[in-house]
Amino acid sequence: MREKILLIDGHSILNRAYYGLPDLTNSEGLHTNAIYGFLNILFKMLEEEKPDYLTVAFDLHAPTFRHQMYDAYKGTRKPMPSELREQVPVMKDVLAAMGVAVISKEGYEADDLLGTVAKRSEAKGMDVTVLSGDRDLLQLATDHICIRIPKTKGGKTTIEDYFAKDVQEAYQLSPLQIIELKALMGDTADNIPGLPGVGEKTATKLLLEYGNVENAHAHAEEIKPNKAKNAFLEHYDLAVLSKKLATINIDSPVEYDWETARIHNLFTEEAYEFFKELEFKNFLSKFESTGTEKEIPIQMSVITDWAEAEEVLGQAKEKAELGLELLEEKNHVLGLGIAWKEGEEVKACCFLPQGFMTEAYILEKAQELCSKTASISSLNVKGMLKHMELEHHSAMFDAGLAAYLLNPLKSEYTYDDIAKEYLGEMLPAKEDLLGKLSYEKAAKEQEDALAKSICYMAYAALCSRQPLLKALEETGMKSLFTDMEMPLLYTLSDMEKEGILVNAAELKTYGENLQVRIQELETLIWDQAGEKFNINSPKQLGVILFEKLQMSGGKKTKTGYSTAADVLDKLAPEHKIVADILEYRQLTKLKSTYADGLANYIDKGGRIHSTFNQTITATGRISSTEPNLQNIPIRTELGRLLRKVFIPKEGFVFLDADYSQIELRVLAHMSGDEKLIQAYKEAQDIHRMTASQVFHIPFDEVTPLQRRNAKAVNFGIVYGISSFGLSQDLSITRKEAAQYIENYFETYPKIKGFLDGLVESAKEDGYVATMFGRRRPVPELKSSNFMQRSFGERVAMNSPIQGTAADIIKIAMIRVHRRLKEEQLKSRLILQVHDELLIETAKEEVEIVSQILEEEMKGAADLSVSLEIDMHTGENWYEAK
DNA sequence: TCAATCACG
DNA sequence: ACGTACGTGATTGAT
Repeated sequence: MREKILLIDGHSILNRAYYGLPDLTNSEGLHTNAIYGFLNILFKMLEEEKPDYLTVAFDLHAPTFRHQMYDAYKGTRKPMPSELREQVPVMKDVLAAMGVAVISKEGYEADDLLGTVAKRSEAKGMDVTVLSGDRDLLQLATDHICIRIPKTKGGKTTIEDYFAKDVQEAYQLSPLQIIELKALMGDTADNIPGLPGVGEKTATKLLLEYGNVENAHAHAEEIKPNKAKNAFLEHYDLAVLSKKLATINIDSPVEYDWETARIHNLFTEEAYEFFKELEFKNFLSKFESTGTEKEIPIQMSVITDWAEAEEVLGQAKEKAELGLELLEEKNHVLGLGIAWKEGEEVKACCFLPQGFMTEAYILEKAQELCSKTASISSLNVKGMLKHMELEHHSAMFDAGLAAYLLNPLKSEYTYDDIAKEYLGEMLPAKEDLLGKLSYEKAAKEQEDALAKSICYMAYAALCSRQPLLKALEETGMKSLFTDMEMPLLYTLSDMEKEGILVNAAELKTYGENLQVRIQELETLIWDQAGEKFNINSPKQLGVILFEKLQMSGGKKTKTGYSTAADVLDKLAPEHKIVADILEYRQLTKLKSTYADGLANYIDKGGRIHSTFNQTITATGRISSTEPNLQNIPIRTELGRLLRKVFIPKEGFVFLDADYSQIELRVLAHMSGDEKLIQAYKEAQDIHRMTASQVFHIPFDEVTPLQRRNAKAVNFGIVYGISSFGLSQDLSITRKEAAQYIENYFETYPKIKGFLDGLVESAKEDGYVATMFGRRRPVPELKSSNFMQRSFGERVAMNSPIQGTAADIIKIAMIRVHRRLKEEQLKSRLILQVHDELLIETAKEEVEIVSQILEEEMKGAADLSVSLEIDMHTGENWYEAK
């Protein structure tokens, strides 16, 4: 049997992978998509071809013999983006770790090395496969040399195979004639000139007729299309040069030893470490059979009978430190994992509700363990709080929360990620154990796998505690964790449990009233459009507006016409239909998201319990889901009316307090700008004051328009100002906007220095921080893409401000919550909306709670400007604002 | 599953 | 020159 060798064009495949795959980074911010794609295709090829030898060729930076022939060769090629360039050395390291032979030679391109080795291997009687994205290589094809070219079509990668006969079939030319083809056509990518006016069609025709460039030249006078003939006569020298450039040197002076290229075991321990580092979980399974997977010192068991349960619980009770994971969904317990250390080993066990082991039993035991154990680590303490009372808060450690503070940019904080990052261990992830099954389904169908993953959770929570605390210590976020995020967790839990009372009947009426008008508008719109269509479909709507009704404007998004509100606003004067569509949009939004949407969340007691997420935002804010109660309408009167359905329970009123311009005050403090600080001390109306100072007008003479402009500038500053953004917001020219900004910076001289300093420090350190030390990494600043980098700059300016405001209200929440409890009041904190707290207040407690809010909100931070709040009471949320 | 849209601070 | 405000979540239609 013939031996087989696989040869790969390294840069070509990396390039394809880089541009073909979405952006991908590991936790250290290293881009990995090209490496991932390369390995993916490599493994696929190895499986298909089962070669005996493998070699990857890379180009070097040094000029090649082609440059000596032709100065401009590859001269106009776009430089590699830094996101790709940084992956090249890593790729080489990974290949080295897998023991893959890599060749490159100064003065030669990868093509030449591949061609040379291919021909030599063929001469030795081997079958050769060359993998490249470059069609130049087709010239190498023979009966034993196959060129394989990956192609991406609609997200799927297929590989085209070319033996000599396939080239003949596809191009009507022999492999060697591919060189002639290039000589005639040129190659824009490599900056090889072709004959002007000669494309693939003409070139092929000429070659079919004359065979090669030289012979065609000999018969130049006969050449048919006159254009081609003249091109040929005038630029023959070009074609000759191009031919030389396009010819792969199959006799490069490269030393090649097949033995070093022989494939042994690619899945070495060294490679395993790399894959772990790069977070290529999919590939790690390839190592299992080789026995290189690091053993996790863990003993797992599933508890099924009573004796076992008592025995295990008896052991656990003795421990000072436990990992405890209560897996719960939709108010049901799916399992309890317990982990503890025993010498060098960790024991983990799992309780699944079944038989005698009821959910109540499990909860009771968990509760008991919590009250007896000095230190308990979990990935989801808030989930546990939903089902039990935890007395001594200080024992609890939430690993997810810690991991969030250390890197708030992740979308989730799973046990396998935490174990990888803080323990250096690769645990099988949920998907590895359960596939796409939900936990709920797994509880019925895949008990063992579910138990395993619950054990891993308890294990990871237990063991990551110390490393996480150490990391928090090192980053100066220990206090943020201990004194802010952990205590807040209990506050949020109580808010979730409390919920908010909703007048379901009134909500229903509200929805029905909307529906009446929606139907009217629908008919009206269809009449004006002259046909029925789905008004909710931006695509169909675009066709109606911009094609059928011929309205001006047109394209904007990638997929077609934009029909967003700001576009429609500008179109409103052109046709009455536009106003109707805008109203229709508003009403259907209110109906589907709020009227109908909220109704689905009302519980038996008439209350809605939102979830407040503590580990979602990049800046430190909390978020609200299922339902989102942080985006209840207020900006339009019709929407605002919805707030009348949110009501306090019998004997209570709402007390609502919101910070007045907290972010701008934070900016004044953090920047230390005396003029802005002074402005806050003097003026009630900061926007008016800003207008007066920036536009040099007496305070009393500021017009409403000037005030509005100043307000927009204030917002813009907080968002990470740009003249374009401001000009859009105010419908003014960019120049005017730039002038506003310049005036602003002149008026408040320290602001600019402060914002620039933030960007500088972000570039230097890779992150920015709030007053309380909360960090946000800004990896975008390293991007080679202008847009991404600019985004990073705005983020660097905004995050410390938004984040500090978030920190402040978190402190206020904890303190308000604590005082309501300590003073044994009936009133409860029920909502937070970023700068606003809503308290369901017992009527007789209004005064004391107002006092508490005043003290704790204003006193949450000591800034060089005062923190002010606006407070209102009401019989519903509408009235209380 | 993604893109577009729009609700909030 | 590039194309933009910062931070979220839910619903809808299209793929």
